Amino acid sequence: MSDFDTFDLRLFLPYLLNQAAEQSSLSFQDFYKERYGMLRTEWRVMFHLGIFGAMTARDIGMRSNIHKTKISRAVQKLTNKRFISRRRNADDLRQESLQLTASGRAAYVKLRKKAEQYQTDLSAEFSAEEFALLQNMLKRLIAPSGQLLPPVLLPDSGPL
Amino acid sequence: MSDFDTFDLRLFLPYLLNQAAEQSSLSFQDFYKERYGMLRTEWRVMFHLGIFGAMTARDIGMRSNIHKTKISRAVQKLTNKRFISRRRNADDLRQESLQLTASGRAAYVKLRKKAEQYQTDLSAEFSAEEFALLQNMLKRLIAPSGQLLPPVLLPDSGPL
DNA sequence: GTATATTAGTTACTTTTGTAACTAACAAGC
DNA sequence: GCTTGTTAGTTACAAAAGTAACTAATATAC
Repeated sequence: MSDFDTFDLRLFLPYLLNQAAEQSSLSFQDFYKERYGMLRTEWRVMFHLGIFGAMTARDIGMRSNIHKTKISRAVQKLTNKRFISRRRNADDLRQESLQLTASGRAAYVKLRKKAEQYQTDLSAEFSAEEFALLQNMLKRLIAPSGQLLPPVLLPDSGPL
Repeated sequence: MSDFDTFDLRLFLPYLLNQAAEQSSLSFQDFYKERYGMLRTEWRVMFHLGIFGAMTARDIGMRSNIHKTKISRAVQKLTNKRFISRRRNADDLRQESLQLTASGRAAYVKLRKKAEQYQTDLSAEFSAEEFALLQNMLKRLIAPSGQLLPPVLLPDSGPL
């Protein structure tokens, strides 16, 4: 008990990150859960398709670190809800190209607006510089030096 | 499609937080999972008892935002592993005071060292100022203005 | 060509979590 | 006192997530 030190577990980064992540995710969940009956993974899949356009389950997994079984189940549910459509890739029949349907895109656009508003609320407590730095630091934590994802060509229409 | 805007969902804070949290938690999990067969919630309960000394399940729940059923199950498992002991509170028979056993404390001390090392590794990419600011911002996100927890008297022996 | 290894995605099975209902103890109103 | 409401913690049941094994397609080695 004599090896007292100054390390404060209450500031342990995984702990802080978990609490912050849990809290912000749960609050935002209200939007996609109640209105569209989506689960978190479903929203995340939508979000990728909305940003990047058509991609395969594999692509989503590489970008998001969501496990392929979770993606597979989310894709099934989203397909049932007619929010996404799937098309076998003729060049490689194992792959399926996933894409938002019209109603999927409509939901995505609405949720994206909510997300923007939500983030504005979250950021209210910080200066613009602080908030940008927070985002930057989190990105650095996620992609430890070197392990960067290949750059992506966004669809011509831009993020929306 | 004409309502293009500059909001980049890839920088959406709940998303960044989740990815960072998931990644850091999964890496750290190796220590308590393989060596002590603990689950994340179990480690978190240990961690609270290690920092704050004896407390009830309710206290842990208030500080951590872990749901009481999760805490209840973690407490059972930790009791089976003889890492914590429970004692009914004579003043209020509904409550149980939880406390680390000797072997629980030994495990806690070791894990705490690992945590410190792990955090040192994580912080390597940042300047000391940046890292402190990151911790500070996460704390602010977790305790939105006003909703502050009551201060705690740490046991005399300090954090260890 | 054929045999072997790898990859995309799904499914079956198990473990963990979430939700709600429950028990037992306490508190407040009367 | 007694009734009603609340709280600490547990349990039962349902939903979700993790793991491993699987199918079908492609790539590689020979």
